Amino acid sequence: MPELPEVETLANELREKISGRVLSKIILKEKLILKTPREVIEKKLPGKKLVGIARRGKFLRFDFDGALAFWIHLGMTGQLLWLKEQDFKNDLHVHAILFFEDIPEPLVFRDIRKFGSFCLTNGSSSSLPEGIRLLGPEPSEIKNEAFANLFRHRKGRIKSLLLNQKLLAGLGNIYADESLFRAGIDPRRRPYRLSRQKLIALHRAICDTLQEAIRQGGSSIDDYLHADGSRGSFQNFHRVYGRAGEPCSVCQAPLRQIRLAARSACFCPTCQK
DNA sequence: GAAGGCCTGGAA
DNA sequence: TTCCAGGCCTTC
Repeated sequence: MPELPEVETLANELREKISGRVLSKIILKEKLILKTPREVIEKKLPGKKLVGIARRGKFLRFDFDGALAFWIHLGMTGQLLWLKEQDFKNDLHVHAILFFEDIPEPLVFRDIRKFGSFCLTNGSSSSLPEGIRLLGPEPSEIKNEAFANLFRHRKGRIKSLLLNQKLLAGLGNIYADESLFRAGIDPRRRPYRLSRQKLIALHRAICDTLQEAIRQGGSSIDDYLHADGSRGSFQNFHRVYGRAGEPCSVCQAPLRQIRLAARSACFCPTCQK
């Protein structure tokens, strides 16, 4: 499940390897989800120089010459891997192949569940699809006060709100659960009833968790891999996510799993109030 | 704001 | 055989 730290890791690695290279060829298979017509992408991208790679929320953005931005969302199971032809030619889950000049192996987009998508935009913000244009702020780029204000009057469950990309960009199930644990907040709490102090503590916890996860190269649970095929290691440091029934690392009480808005939520009933 | 749908592989 | 995982979107 690529969330902010996983996409950030990928962006950093890819930038180092292919920034400044020319995209020589792109193959888009039939089942790939495209938010821009296939012909447009095939006509505009080849021959363009990649001038940079960035992350916005859970989106990866390839910036090309001529103010073209190529957006990749990995969905749940999307992967970007450097692979040799013989290693993917019979792979049914490969949906796109990108070739760069002077790079021997192509960059392959693999996605088992097909929740990932591609999109090509020009420089204007009006060309952005809503899913990108309406993204909330990056957690590390807002101040405590602004963060608290985002949630202050909200009546929904804090966990569900943290997953809302329009409010705050980049968190998914893993990092929402982990951050709430660190902040000592029960995922079912309603933010308008939380103190300002508590909201600020949550902001701190989110920033710390994300930063540590990036340092560990993200979490590799089911599908996430770095572009060279190696695994992240933050899964070894999860304190609640995927650990229902295990003892809490702080108080030894068994961790609980509940469902919140059709999503699982793991937490410690003793430490999180 | 809640719930269901898309999708597939793996577990129950 | 059914259910669950969860990115995001649509519908109620």
